[in-house]
Amino acid sequence: MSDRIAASKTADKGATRADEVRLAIEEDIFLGRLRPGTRLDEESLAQRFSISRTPIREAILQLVHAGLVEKQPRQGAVVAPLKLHRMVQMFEVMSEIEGLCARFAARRMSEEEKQALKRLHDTSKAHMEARELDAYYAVNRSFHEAVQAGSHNEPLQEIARGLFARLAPYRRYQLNHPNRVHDSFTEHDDVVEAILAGDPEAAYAAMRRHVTIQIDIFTEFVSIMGGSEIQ
Amino acid sequence: MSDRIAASKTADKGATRADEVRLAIEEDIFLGRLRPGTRLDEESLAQRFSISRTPIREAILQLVHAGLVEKQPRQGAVVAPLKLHRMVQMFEVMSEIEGLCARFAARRMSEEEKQALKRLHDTSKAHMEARELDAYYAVNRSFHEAVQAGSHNEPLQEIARGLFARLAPYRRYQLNHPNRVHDSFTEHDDVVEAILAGDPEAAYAAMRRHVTIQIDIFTEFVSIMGGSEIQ
DNA sequence: TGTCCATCTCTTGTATACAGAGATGGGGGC
DNA sequence: GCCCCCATCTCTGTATACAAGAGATGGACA
Repeated sequence: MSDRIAASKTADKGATRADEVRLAIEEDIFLGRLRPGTRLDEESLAQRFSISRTPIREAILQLVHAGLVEKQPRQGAVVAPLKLHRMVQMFEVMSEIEGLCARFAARRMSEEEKQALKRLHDTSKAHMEARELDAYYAVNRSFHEAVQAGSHNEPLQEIARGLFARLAPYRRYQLNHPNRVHDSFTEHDDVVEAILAGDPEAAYAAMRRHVTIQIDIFTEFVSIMGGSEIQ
Repeated sequence: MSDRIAASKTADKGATRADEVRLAIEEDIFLGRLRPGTRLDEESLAQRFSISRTPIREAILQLVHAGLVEKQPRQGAVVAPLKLHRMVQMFEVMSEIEGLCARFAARRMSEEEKQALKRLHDTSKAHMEARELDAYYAVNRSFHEAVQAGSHNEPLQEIARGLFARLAPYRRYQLNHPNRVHDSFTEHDDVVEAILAGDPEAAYAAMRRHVTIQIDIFTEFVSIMGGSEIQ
């Protein structure tokens, strides 16, 4: 495999090997190269990154605490499989958290931030019209991050990021839903409008609705796929 | 010091040394034996618990990800000192999260859970009247945990627990505020009433108010103490 | 006397070695 | 033929040894 860690382009000023490994594995999970349920063997990871098990263990521990990996003492670590009911609970929280971000954002975003959000939104419109799914997905993420940052509340952002990271491997599926991209854009539209108008409660409601709709699509998706545990 | 880990009474079925150390340090921080800003030296901790540095490092990493400890590569770990503005932000989130818990709890608590909550509340009343501050503080924690559990949403509970843990070392101060215990009880009263009545919005509002008041007391406390960083 | 640089020490980061808990597979008993 | 038990083996948890960076300290020079 030879994934020499040098590949990591993040500013690794002072970063340790463990951090680099964590980022690499995180990315693997995020992009679906490591599916939920996959076992993380310390020895083979050590070989893959050409380092010892010690930093690998540290990286895994960090992932465990981020919720991306599950670990039982003496039984190793696996990429966290998400039980359906738990996933629904997470979306439930996510909708409230993102709603909260939007509410704060409506009150606190500077004029510059608002304009940047508007530009992002316009960009996503272009991607939607061009039917560029991957690009839309990427901008969509930036959009949500912009709103989260607009809350000007760091702990809240951390919570939102954490939930987003844990749901990301699944979130992607929904874009296959008929008309989802278009609907998603329309929902974003409501959010942007409310935030630009500085209307906290409208922003809250719009964002909450946007995320809640995703729950419905998921449960639908899962009920078609069957099975209560998504791998 | 000789803190032989055996002291930990938690069901350590399968728990590792690292877990035990984490719990011990967590408790130290929680109870104020380790003040924010204190340096966590791996070697001395290893000696204190009579184990090697490896599990100590793992424990510290876990604490870092819980937010209780801060760590910079090659510069060691310190018990996280909280900047004032960040603490206020955390309380801001906490009030929403706990409000959310209360809202869900009002809808979802079983009759047994409601009665248990009522009993807890009655116990705290006794402690208030007997002026037993420490006991009141302990029951207060249980009260909040009961409401969180009543939300029947595990990710939400985790978030709430995380915030609570990070704020706990500071939360304690407020009980010195004149009449705080009595007021706190009255606020709890509103929460209990709303939950028992199954009124989600009232429960949300009452809990949110309860936690918000704590923010005011904190900012007051801090403005008296001076300094933007509380050690 | 103050400042800057080199060295030294102390602490953290990483590697490796060892020990023990679970998993696994084969053999024996029913 | 099937199931249970035990030996073995693999992988995790812990200990210890080594490397390397950051800060401290002391001396030399301005």
